[in-house]
Amino acid sequence: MSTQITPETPSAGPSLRLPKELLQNTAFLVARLGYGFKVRAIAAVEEAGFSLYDYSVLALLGEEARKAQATIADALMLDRSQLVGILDGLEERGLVERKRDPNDRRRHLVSLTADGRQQLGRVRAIVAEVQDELLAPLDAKSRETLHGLVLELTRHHYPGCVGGSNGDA
Amino acid sequence: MSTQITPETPSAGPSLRLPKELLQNTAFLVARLGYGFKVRAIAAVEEAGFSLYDYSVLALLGEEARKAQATIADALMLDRSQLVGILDGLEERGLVERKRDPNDRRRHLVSLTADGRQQLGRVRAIVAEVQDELLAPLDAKSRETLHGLVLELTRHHYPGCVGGSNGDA
DNA sequence: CCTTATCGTTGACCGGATCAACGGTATCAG
DNA sequence: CTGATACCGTTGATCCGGTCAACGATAAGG
Repeated sequence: MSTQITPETPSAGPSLRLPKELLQNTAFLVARLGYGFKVRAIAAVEEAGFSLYDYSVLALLGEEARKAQATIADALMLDRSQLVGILDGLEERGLVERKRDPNDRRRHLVSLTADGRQQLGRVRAIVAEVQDELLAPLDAKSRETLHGLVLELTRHHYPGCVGGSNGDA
Repeated sequence: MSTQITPETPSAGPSLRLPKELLQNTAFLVARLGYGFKVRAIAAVEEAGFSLYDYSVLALLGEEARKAQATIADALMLDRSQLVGILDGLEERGLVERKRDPNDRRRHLVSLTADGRQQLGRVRAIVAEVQDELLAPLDAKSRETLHGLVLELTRHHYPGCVGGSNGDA
């Protein structure tokens, strides 16, 4: 409703030309595509009643069962105070559980509930669909190439985020 | 006493694993890389006294001499009210000129000054350098491949933004 | 002439991100 | 054991940028 930035606005005038200077800039194109994807993903996921933060938290917990909030916040580059609200929402809906760590009673160990895991599946599917939409004009081979290149860049700029071994799809 | 407070330096790698689910998502990686690039570009450009908006406006005017503000705002996907402040800043520094359109006295025709064109060169170099930094781990061949793929995606999702011919570097 | 629409501009509004401060807890020195 | 210090999650205040509504000036059309 509020976001009219959607690129699917009908038959936009061809006078929207950007400077060639920017279109020749790979990084700019990457940023723009990434932003467009984010906008679409937000819209799609929100339609199912979630935020992208919700999704990333669920996805993180989907792999490593119990994590302290500080760990989650760090991994997702969130402020700890932000995470509180996100977890509150998820907990109220019964998708995650907060339990005090018996070893360190300051910590809250967060984990997925059964329902949470199921919902994760739903959101996962939505996000996958949006991704597919983004990559629509590319065939399987090209997609693999793109993923490889992008992964290499990620490895270089965010070492440690991606395991040294494969990240292949 | 020990200052072990760990700020998340965007350049230095936080060794915090993200969900594989996200790392396998090409679109997510693209978004993340794009965001990282944006952050770096903002920092680098700001150091020279500009914002990314400044740069994009200058770049746009660098190609098509005189444009009305509404046209600029549309091309850059900005709110017209936002553009006002940006142009105010540029005009105060003598980098752009606002002149009333004699054909339609509601419009302001914006154009680069000589100084503005020169400054554009400076900022251009800075942005190019940041881009090079982003693409550092890729050789020339891979960069070309990446650019081609990304350009294809852009063509598909933002038709009209890029001219029909090949925008190869 | 009067009405309606567009342009650039201003100012108010809103949401999200950032930061400081708090109670509760762990750790360590003495 | 006691006290000092640091960390955890939480709350609330603050700040900032983008969005939106309203305005004067101008244009176009009946």
